[in-house]
Amino acid sequence: MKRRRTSLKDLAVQLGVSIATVSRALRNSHEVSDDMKKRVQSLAKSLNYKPNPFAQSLRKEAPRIIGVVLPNMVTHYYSAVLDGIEDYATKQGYSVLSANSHEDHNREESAIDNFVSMHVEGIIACLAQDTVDYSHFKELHDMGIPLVFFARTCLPELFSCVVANGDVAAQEATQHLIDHGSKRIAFLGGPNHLDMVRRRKHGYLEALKENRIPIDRTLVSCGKIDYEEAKASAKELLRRDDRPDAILAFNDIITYAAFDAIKELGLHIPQDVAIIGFSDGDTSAYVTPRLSVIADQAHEQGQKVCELLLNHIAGDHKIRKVVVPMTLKIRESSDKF
Amino acid sequence: MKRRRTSLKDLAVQLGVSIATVSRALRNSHEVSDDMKKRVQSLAKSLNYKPNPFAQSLRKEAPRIIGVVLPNMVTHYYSAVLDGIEDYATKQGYSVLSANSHEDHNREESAIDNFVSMHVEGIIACLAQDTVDYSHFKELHDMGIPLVFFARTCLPELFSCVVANGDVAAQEATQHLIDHGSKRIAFLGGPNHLDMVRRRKHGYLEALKENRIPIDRTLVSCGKIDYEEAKASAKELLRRDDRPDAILAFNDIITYAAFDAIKELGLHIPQDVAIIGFSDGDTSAYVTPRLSVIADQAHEQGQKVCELLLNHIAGDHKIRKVVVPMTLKIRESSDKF
DNA sequence: AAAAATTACGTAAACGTTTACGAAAAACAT
DNA sequence: ATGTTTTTCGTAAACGTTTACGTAATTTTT
Repeated sequence: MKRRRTSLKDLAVQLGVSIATVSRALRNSHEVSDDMKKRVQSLAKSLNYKPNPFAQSLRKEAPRIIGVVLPNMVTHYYSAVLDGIEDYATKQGYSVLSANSHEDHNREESAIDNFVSMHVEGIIACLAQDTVDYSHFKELHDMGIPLVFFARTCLPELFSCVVANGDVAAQEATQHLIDHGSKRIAFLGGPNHLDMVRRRKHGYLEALKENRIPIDRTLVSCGKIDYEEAKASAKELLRRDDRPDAILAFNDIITYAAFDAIKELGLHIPQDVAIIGFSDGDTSAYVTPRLSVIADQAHEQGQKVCELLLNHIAGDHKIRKVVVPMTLKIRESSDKF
Repeated sequence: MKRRRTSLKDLAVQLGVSIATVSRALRNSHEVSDDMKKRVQSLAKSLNYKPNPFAQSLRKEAPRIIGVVLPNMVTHYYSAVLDGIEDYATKQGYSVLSANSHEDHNREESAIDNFVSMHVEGIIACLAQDTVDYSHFKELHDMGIPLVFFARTCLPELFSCVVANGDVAAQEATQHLIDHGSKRIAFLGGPNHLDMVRRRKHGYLEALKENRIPIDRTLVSCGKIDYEEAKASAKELLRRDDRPDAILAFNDIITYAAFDAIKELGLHIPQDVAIIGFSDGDTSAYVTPRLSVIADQAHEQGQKVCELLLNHIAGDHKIRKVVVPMTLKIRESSDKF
């Protein structure tokens, strides 16, 4: 029942040649005659020969596997990035191992550990929310294992990364809110140490400055990325006498939390308070009112980050920082006129 | 720079014993003295020894890797199932390779192929929409590679599977719609050959029968799972004079498509037409009106299917069919009173 | 025509494990 | 004291590849 896979030896025996010749013929070595190559390759095809990646990577470190660590797998953004990675990887003949850090530093570290012991050729990572110690990544660099970050990055002098231009997107979105009459715009962000948060906040602040709008630090809230927590702080903000008339929200979770908070307080979108969120799920277009969003092009980001990684694996040692554009999609939730 | 990993030989040399002894000591063999075990294990720990899984699986087929093929990775249901699988797998020391069939039979087949050549210990799959030829799965069975299906299944005599009790859930949901005054309930399904579709449709029809409501076949629409297509057929249904006053929708995509169609036609939910969808994304609770759903408990399904697979890998040969319950969450979109 | 280079293959070692087999020493039984 | 079992370790083969090295046979150069 349990039949063995065909190996080089099987081919060699059937053709009456040595294993080495078969191996070379399949790798198109110049050290084997064209006639022999044809015989070997045709037999290999008819016997459905597939090289054993374990034997291969026992010799040389090339199992054609990469690892991906995500802070979670359920959020649309991450699953879409993973989807993009997987697309590019399979196109290049790579397989992808995925792991979930659950936004936890320890689990992130053990996921990396596991990847190392799996001898992956490279790793793609998005930092867990509470990761502030980067030594496990530094070790990867010392071991010569290529790593590329996306979205949440660190150690920019050591690793390439792919980030969205959240700053200009945030600036555009804020400008749009201002153009549509908003005077007091709040920014609901995530953990302050994430540069993704800082970048977006920066764009938000820039827009305010350019329009000579005084900056009110109490309108900037940077907490954990957690639905209930975000909802609570949104409510707190909205209950104030000088409540904001617009909200720029850092991501899906926070956007919907704010969305929910606004409705529960009986306020109207966009009349009482406009809202634009960073998000890209399909559902943002189906909710009422339809949500204006800054779309992250997650799938493209995934493809790009995978491309970078595979280039590094192929020998490119130049550290690159790729910025992919985000696009502002104006819909009902921010359109007061 | 690129330092080598510590191997059994390294440990053996440092301790002045043979490789075999080291190997046995680490596997807690009775063939080695307790004293020696301690010495080996402590050195292994201090040198951060990790067995090379490639060398291991070159000897015996146990790289502790499983493969997962999904029809897509972006839909909440699938990413949540994958998340559940990943959770259970890592807890048991397994890594998971994921692949995306993109609902395409050929890509599904080559994903399986790749898994086989990767020597995965087992495979979890959810059929692509257009897969009707199951020979590639049969081959897996012949090769003795464990496989477990979820959601969309086939060859029930060969493989275990995890399915949701969509039939009773659909029946409950339909009953709820009837109880709330709906007379003409439409069912928007997916491809008819998927048993998941059939099961849910069956529950829907059962509820109608039980309530002696005549069955109108024109209210049952089973097409491709595609947003635009579903939206078009929903519109067509809703433009009729005898339009339905309630819709039971097969999944996320179709639910939101119908949701969108209803709104575009200027109809009101739930007054003009109530709607309940099979879905479990967070957003279903945030849209207006809040969507009544049949929640699939995707994460639990993922854990369960992984548990089944690992049991098979461990030697359990009994084919099992596990039915996990779905829960009806009534919210605004179906609550006419 | 002899010397040199090239072509086309085989041999064997290596990667890091696991394990059947063997063997010496210790413990036990008679 | 001898025979038997048990304990504890080493030797070596095997898994499927890749590749340095060797070596005939052929071709090219002088």
